Amino acid sequence: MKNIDSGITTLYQVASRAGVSPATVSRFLNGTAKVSDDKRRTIERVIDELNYKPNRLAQSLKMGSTNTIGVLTQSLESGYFNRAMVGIEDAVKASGYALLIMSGHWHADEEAERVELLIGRRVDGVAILTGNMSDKQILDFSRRVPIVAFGREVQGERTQAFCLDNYGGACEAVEYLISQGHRRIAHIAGPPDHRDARERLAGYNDTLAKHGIASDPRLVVTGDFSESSGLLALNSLLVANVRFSAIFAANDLTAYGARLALYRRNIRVPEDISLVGFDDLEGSMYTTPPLTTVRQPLYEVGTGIGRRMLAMLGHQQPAADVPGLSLVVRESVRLV
Amino acid sequence: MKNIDSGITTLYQVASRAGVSPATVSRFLNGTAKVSDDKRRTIERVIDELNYKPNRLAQSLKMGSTNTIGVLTQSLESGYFNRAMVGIEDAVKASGYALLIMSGHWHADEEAERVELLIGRRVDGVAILTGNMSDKQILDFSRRVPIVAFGREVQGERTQAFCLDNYGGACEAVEYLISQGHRRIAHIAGPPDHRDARERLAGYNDTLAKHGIASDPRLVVTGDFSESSGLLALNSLLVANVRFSAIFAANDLTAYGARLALYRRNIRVPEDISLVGFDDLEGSMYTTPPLTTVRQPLYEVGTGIGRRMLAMLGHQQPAADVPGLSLVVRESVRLV
DNA sequence: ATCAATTTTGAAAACGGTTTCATAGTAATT
DNA sequence: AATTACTATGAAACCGTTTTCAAAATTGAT
Repeated sequence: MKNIDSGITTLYQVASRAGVSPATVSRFLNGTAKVSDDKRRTIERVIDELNYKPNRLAQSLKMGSTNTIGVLTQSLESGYFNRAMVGIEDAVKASGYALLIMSGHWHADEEAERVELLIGRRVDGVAILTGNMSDKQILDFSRRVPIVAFGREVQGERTQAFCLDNYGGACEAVEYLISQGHRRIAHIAGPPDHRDARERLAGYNDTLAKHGIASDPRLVVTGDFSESSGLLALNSLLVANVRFSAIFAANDLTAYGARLALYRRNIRVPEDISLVGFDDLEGSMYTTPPLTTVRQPLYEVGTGIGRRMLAMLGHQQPAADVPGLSLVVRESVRLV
Repeated sequence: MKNIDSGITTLYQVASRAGVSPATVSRFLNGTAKVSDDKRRTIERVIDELNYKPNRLAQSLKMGSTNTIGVLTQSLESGYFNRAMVGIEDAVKASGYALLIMSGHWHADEEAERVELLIGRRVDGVAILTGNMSDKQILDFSRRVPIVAFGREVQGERTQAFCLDNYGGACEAVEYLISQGHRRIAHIAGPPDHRDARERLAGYNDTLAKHGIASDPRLVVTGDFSESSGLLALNSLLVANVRFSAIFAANDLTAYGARLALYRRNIRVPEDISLVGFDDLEGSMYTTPPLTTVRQPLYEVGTGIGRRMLAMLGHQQPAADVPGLSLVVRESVRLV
């Protein structure tokens, strides 16, 4: 005998109480076939009485799809990634997908392990937000599950990826600084093993060169994208006693740290030193002064990821174009 | 015929290739019974060859538990909630649980809908981070799934909840301000329908009263916990032309907004006006000046939630005590 | 050797749904 | 009225595991 009373109502219980077969109830629920009016009514009533809710697990097992998209982020706490996350969620919610989120903490092994877990839970697709896994690993995974990755360049049969133009964004930032009359521009770089960081550094260097400004190696000091590293970096810059009138920070967090270092020494922004960041985090509108920075359209990145994923999963989808980076001018840069 | 080739390897395939029954393979995998050495070896080999990974869905269906904890947060973007989230994750990860996160956006109906979805996906438990659902709704849900809630007071057979002492925290903040010589203290309150906001307001009022400071209704203006509302609130305070030397903001975000409003008018912090916040978000250490604020031990709240949940799910767990609120003194308050 | 006690193993049922396939019932056609 | 063409329904198989139950194999004791 199947499915006697077990606390939670099952389709069988509904069926037997309504005096029909499970098949009929299933058909009614999914609209896969017409069921006669009287039966339909009793079924509806019984479902209501018993407060029946289908077991998604059983459905998934049978149908071979969980209506879940796995997301590999790097940190649950990152305002950067989480903005993209809500984009993803908004994009896929209407299609009934839920997100299973795991974080890899920028560690290739951990990332692979998490993706393995996601696949073990039979997610229908995996969204990867940057990270340190190798392209090969991603391609390997993509034989088991469709993947869309952001901040990566890998392409494959079941792998889509796209990046934003970090190089161009950095160029734009430095261009702007130069247009405001700055010539001695420091750069607090991100971790050298980070693709985006390298591109931003390259943009910085090339733009200086383009304007015939000799690059001074003492002006670039490398951080790790964190506030504290920005603070440290700026301190070392300051004690080195090398002149500069502006700072281009590899990201907003670093800029915040730099800002504090300046505050500590009573150096005003932008009157004494100009500052531009990268990312345009939520908070950057409310720093003092509000931070001029390169905006990453993270929400749109998220919806872009979501839409590409839906398309891969066979849903009709409008094209998923993601806008580019753009400088948002606020008040942390001064015209010299 | 069952489970012929379908891309992903199943237990049956392993079994038949190893020349044993599925039962034996299962027993080997779970260690539920001894299997002879030679069979064990072939099974191991075949599993390796076929790169077999058990289907968690099937396991869950059979075992009646998904090893997943549903989390109802209010916003995927909130630094506040997400700090707790990593606490939860850290606490339950070792026991093999994953988190299924959904957000309710402070809307009771949406929250209920999300919890319904979580239950539909048969999560083993649901963690609720504050929100606007009624206690009754929570208790109703708890008949279907164990619940632990933060920022709520509901208790029940399968419902645990705990709060932090927002009232006490607010008292401490205002006490401190008074101890520094401030008498005219403004308060930017949170939304009146928000429990925490009300408690903080009460703490503010009572502490003033306790020190014989007449409360001036013009000094409290209500916001909604957002930066922009802090900015607005302070502007209205400023145009009202009422004197005050310090501001107690209902949360850090509001304080950031207030800070910017002051900056706009060239009012210095803390020289001209002192400012204290509530929450101690990540960023508060890097505002200018670094913000004096009431620290919420959100990470520990998260581990507390996680541990309580594990305990409810029958895991041996160390006691899950969560530390209280504490004032962290930084540089945004001046001794007058 | 024989028999009892113990291990190791496999067949089959179950978890809660969906779907194929066959059948009973109805409606349409001649 | 008899034959044909649909429609609505149910029985049973299946998704990929775990587990019960009983049989088979092994071990130990006599």
